[in-house]
Amino acid sequence: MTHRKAQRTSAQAPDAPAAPLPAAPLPAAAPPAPDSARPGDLAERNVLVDLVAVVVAVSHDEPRVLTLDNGASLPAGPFGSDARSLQTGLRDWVERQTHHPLGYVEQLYTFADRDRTGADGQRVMSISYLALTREQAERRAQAEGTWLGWYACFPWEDWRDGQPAVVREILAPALMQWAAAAPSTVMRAQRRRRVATAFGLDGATWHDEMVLQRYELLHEARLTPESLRHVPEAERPAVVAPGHAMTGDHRRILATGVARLRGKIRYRPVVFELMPETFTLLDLQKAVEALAGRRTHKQNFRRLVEQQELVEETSEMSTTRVGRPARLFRFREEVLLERAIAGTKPAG
Amino acid sequence: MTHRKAQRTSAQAPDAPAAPLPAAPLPAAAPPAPDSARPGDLAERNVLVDLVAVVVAVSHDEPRVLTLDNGASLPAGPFGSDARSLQTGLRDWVERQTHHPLGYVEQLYTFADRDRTGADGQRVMSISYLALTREQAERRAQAEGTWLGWYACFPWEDWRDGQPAVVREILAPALMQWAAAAPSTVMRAQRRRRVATAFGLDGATWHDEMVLQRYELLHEARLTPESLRHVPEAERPAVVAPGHAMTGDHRRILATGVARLRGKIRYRPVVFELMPETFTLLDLQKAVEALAGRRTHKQNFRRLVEQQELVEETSEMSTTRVGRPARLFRFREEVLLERAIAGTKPAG
DNA sequence: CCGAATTATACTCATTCGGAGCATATAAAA
DNA sequence: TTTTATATGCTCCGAATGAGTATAATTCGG
Repeated sequence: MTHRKAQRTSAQAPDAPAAPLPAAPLPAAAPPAPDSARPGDLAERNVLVDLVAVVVAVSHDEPRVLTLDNGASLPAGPFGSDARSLQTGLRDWVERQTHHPLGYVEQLYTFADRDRTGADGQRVMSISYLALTREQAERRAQAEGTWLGWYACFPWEDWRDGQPAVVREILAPALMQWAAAAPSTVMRAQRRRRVATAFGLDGATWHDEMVLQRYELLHEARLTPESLRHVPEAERPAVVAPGHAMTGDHRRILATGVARLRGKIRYRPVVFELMPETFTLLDLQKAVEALAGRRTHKQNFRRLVEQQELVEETSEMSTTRVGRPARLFRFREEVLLERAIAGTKPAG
Repeated sequence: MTHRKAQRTSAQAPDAPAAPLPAAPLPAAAPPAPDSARPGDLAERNVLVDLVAVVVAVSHDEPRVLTLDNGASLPAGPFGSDARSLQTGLRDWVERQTHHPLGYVEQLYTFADRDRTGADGQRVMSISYLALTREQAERRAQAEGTWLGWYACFPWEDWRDGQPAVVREILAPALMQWAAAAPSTVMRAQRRRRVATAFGLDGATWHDEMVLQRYELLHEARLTPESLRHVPEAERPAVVAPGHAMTGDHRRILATGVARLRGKIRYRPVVFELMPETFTLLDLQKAVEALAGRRTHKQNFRRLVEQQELVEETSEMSTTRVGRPARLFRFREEVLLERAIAGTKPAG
């Protein structure tokens, strides 16, 4: 069978849909496993399961993620058999540890590659979650963990002031060199094309939601500290991409979360989970721009928000610093119901 | 804290993005788990992990899913510690069992609710995958499993001939009755709104990708056989939604896969994984219509496909049954590279 | 108190894109 | 030869989107 070449296309597109509901109201017995498919004994089949959370908040025009050990890793906890569901397990765990109430929570991805092993060499599987919250000043004191800016981890992702210098001066040359170092002509061309589309070079446009592709590309090109951990000093390349690295593959998980949020923000009103009770339209715009890492046209942004009826006026005005005072708005909770956006099960 | 009501918005939106890459080229050690967060001993933490596959093919204008035991369940297998990664584990497993080579594979969701228990009462966790393939006639003989039409499972999802009678005559009345049976006025209104938006009633438009919401709604309203398993005969409602039920929560997993594929088909050229080497534009349109469960404007469909340069002409023409013979086309593999669609890592 | 600076907010214009229809071409069947 | 069915090319319209212009309401620096 001479089939198409890309037969084994893998599944790393940056935008898969669907995330199902938690436990159904009624218990549904798990299906009996087919006998033919039970090789190995139980011990071999058992794995440790961790929950990892990408907890996001926005403050001072900067999206931040909650980290432990001074930014070394994401909050993670064991998945105990006592948890009712994954979601509640995660929610309880993170809230207990960080004292931050989580708003929106959604499953990201489950990682279980062979190299992910724990202390005793047992395989560790991580189920990652994206969680949105408001960074609350009064809670900051008791909260463990530190809020780390997204763009400290991914400096190349912030295009709010145009193409960052990192891209032009460091990453683009290094990636192109990596592309040129490929063994065959075909691979060189392929790599160049991948680099160009991912980083918006050669006239390609920048796609803000391709966060994961870009990180993986840097990883593959050995430009991240994470990818160099087991490479002997001698063989290391001269350049390393700037940006705060993390333990294990936590930065990859973070990239997954950032990508997901950037994609979602377009067609679902999730920004409001990150906003205070009332806000001006400029506040809202700044938050969206911070998350997307790019500027938007002011008037068009307002038109969009208003014609979609996402917000409603309050009688109050902002205590303006300078310029004409702006009206304070409030999110219209009704839209969650109207458009069946928050999932099938409403709160309560 | 009198915060917003929908504070605990859950994460069941029908369209989350992002699915990361498999194992990074270099091993990355897993982060040491924080000691403070290790309650329970190992035995308590261990869970069984299964892989469940939603394998999709299209034949005779009907999308089908691969099932075992005459449609009773989806192919599922244990996740052994020997598998290199989840993807390859799944791929090997399904290909060995069904003799069907998988094309595109992507992770769907990880289920681990408390009620999911195995034979010995241990908790079972399922990582579900969506896989696309071509149903190959010559392999059908040796392949185990049967191809079950989507719409046998979800009759209400096929709108190719307009609103199905099931919706109007059975589901809509039953759901509205369920809504009316809610304890409070607020809940009644909420339920009505959810039903209307999910099923396109009361002037709301039908959204083909809300497959999961609809299934969950039926489940919650106790209209599915799955939701009635542990309900005593006496308490069962009079009506049950028609449609082929499955073991455990396999139909929920299938709904997740259908939703994902319907969403994805819009902006990623994944249909071609389901098409033969060459095809007419009508073939392609029929496949898309079958998956989406709704008709499309012929001329506009062609315009879209051609202006996006997804296909290229072949010299051959279809041996037409009746009418003017159509040109055979072929998928332009290049688009996968050009748009970085197939993920970061190209085949090989 | 005045003008400059700054921000808010209301309109307008052009382009693109998606839905829907009309017209014509090419085949088999009646 | 007419009918029927499909393929294929083209036009029209309205909604959504990108980008610019104009005016209003403040603070701030003299």
